[in-house]
Amino acid sequence: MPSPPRPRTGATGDRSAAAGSDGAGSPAAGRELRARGRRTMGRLLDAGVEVFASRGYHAARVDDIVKVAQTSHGTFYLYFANKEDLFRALAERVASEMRDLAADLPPLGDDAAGVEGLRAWLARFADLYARYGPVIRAWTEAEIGGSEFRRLGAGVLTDFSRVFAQRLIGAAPPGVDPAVAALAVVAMIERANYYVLSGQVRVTSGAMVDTLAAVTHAALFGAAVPAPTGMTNRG
Amino acid sequence: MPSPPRPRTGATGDRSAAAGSDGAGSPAAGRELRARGRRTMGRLLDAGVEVFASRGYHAARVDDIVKVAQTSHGTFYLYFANKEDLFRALAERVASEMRDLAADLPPLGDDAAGVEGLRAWLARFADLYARYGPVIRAWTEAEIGGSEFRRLGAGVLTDFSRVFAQRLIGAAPPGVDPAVAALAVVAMIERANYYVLSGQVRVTSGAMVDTLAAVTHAALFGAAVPAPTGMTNRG
Amino acid sequence: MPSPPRPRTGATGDRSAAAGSDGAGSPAAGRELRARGRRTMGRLLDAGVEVFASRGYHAARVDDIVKVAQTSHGTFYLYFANKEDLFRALAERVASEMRDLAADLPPLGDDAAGVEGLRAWLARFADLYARYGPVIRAWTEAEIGGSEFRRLGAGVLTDFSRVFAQRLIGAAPPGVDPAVAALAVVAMIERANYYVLSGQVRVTSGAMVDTLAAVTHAALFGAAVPAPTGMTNRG
Amino acid sequence: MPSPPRPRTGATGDRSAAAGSDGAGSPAAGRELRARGRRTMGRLLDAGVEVFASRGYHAARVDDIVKVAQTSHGTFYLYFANKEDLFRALAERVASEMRDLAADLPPLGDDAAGVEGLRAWLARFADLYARYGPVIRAWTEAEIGGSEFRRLGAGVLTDFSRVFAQRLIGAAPPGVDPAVAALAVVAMIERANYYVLSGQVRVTSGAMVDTLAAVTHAALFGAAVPAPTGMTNRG
DNA sequence: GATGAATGAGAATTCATTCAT
DNA sequence: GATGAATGAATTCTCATTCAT
Repeated sequence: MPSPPRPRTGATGDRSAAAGSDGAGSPAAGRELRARGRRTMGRLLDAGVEVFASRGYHAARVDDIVKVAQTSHGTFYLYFANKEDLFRALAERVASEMRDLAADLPPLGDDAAGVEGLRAWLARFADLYARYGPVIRAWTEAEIGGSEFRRLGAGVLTDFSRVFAQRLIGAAPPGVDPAVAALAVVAMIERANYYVLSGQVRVTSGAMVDTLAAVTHAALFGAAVPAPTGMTNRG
Repeated sequence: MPSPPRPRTGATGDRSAAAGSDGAGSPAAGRELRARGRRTMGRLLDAGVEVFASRGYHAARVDDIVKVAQTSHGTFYLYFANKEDLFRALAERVASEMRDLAADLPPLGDDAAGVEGLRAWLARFADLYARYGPVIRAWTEAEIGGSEFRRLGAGVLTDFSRVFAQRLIGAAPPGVDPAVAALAVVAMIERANYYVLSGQVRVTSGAMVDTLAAVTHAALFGAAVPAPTGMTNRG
Repeated sequence: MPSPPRPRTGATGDRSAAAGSDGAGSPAAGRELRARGRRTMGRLLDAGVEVFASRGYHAARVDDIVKVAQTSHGTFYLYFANKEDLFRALAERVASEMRDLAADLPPLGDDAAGVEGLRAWLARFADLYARYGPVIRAWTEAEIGGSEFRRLGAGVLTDFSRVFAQRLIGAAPPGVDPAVAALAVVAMIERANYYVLSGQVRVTSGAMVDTLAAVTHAALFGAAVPAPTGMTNRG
Repeated sequence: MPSPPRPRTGATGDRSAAAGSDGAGSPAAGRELRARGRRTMGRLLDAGVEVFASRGYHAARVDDIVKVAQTSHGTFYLYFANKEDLFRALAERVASEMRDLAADLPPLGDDAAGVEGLRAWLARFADLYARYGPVIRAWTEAEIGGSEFRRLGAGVLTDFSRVFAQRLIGAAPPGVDPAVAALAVVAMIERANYYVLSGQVRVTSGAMVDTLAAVTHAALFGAAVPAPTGMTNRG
């Protein structure tokens, strides 16, 4: 009878499944959840993603979340201490998946296989971003002021930077700090996905993934490798 | 190279000009402002930058702004219809300066002069970002939902992308759309500056500028050019 | 003949029916109200009548209404979008009752029965006015500017005028438009009741009813009929 | 060098002249006004009539009045202590003219000359109402609560009622109190003019005057007298 | 487990009135 | 005499959170 405190399900892949599993709300943390309770909590988490997406973190009202989740106001507080608590549950899940993804960055050799591996990895990143983008964006908002989310976000950022920095060691030209260059690459990947997702630019996710692979590779090895035939614009 | 004058001063310096011409708030739009009025309005705009910086757009209360500007609640509404109106005034000013900067992107030849020109330009970008970063960050927040700021932001983004795309034509490897690659580069530049400014990473602005120049150049011309001696880490 | 039940009771009596069907306030419009909710809403409506009576529409603060209804500020907005919304609910109820009353105007033959029928009807009008006078008075205030209430008020006025005009056809002397004469009669009835209710004049409601019956009859048939013995001054 | 305290110009007839003369605002009461000052004050009074007309008493802001009068906020308080003070000045002027008019009510014999005299008098009433209607309407609003205007209004009402009651003595049928009947007649005259002026009904002022004359005469003498040829619908 | 109702602190906004020039 | 600017008390309205059923 495991009472799961802060599960960290890991890279689940499927949202509905992930959300369905209990993402740890404070009030619910101690309690054991039956099937019905888990479903309600899942609905609330999913609703959170949706509402944070459309209104942003601060503008999101508990009322909105509750309406989307088709449940009552009171029920919300049965599972989460407040809006921040729900956000934390989401953020931790995202952070966890992000770190898992970071750990999976392939070797990135200076050959076609390397490019392809990078591209595949970027595609996974794009998927993750598409799924949790709203949370990630809200992150930036929530970060302001409060330090808890800031730390969590900085941790994820550091993880990504570190793995890229490792690939850059030796490859980066003299005078360029691999750590800083890695940071720049991560910045590019994150923000480019944001541009695509926010609909501010008219580019498909596939085209952006291909381009990010090419540019990142160029940044790493000093020479752009053309995308293999048939890979362009799958998005 | 002088380190960028910090927000307050910078904003104040521009303001008298800006407020006199474009960025006036709605209620003040119709009226002629005397010296005293212009000063008050300027204080409010500066206070806006400061408060948006520390609390973000949504969390910022008119009361905070008023306190920082050392004026009364009622006075605020003498110059701006509401918080959004003040933000609009700021955003328009930033957008305008951003576009001016975009128009100034140098030719970027594949030589030391090209890299140096790019680096100088990126330094200017970093300065601008340091001055108006809060507004730019808040932009992302304010964008959610409302379409007005979204359009303004998209316009600036498009301007930047366009100038970079022009430099990429011919240089970009086959299979990479210059427009998309330019977008990726802009994403990198913007977000990297954000990382630095938000204090999430321990990197100086100078180091980041140098790195961005190197990486961007590599992305453009397929080969990383080492940073000239003595240029690293000025920030 | 029983003296008219006084405002609070009357309004309360009607309310449960009214609130359940037509006059619901906007925010509550979509929701199903349980017993408790209906009671609270009723208290707010009654409080509205009372406060509009003592302070008039514009001077009435939501705070006053809430205090009288013995509920909280937030609760008010659970049931009504704002003061106007509550007023609308009341105005619609009044308009509806007014129109019902208009439809009930008896034939008014040129005999004692006719006068008596008219007097009874005027007594009902006076009762209605006593109960909802505050709302009716506020109506005039609220009318200014906004067209919604104006239309509602004009509709009621038209209804009353029409029924009186019908009674006047044939009876009105040549050269007098029955429609206009009817309007004059309605004006008299309305305003006279207002004078009585507002306490500006020292006349009982009963005396005014008798007089209005006599004068109206004279206007209709060209000859005043004396009030039957014992009918005068029941006020 | 007469410093005119509370002039009471009497039945001036022409608004611009009336408003131009100093209607006595508290702060200005003690001071002597030069030509310029009198003009400014006049503009403020006229603006008051206009604004009270369009927004009603309570909703009228000093700001509106000042804008219409094309003067500044500060100037207003040079002439009037506050909005109420300006309203008092207007109300007193209206009350004064009203009482003058009441005193002029002709004998009203039961013949053609009587009807014609009544009609002429009603036409004057209509003119007065057209000119000061806004003030009279606002009166009702302002009356609520405060007793000062109430008393003033009641006084005017009493004056009108008294003169009509005098004409009714002897004419009124047994069982009808002349004082009450007079009140009813006054109510009719006042409210009918309001209906016409507020635009709630599509009747010309002239038609209403004719009708009021006929109905009032019928109420007085128990028989409707046809309107003389050619008199109908002058408005 | 769930929910409708209630609450009240907090934020936005308005506007009469005062003041310095 | 006139005016632009400033002020802050008064009000409206929102929304996170608690409670009784």
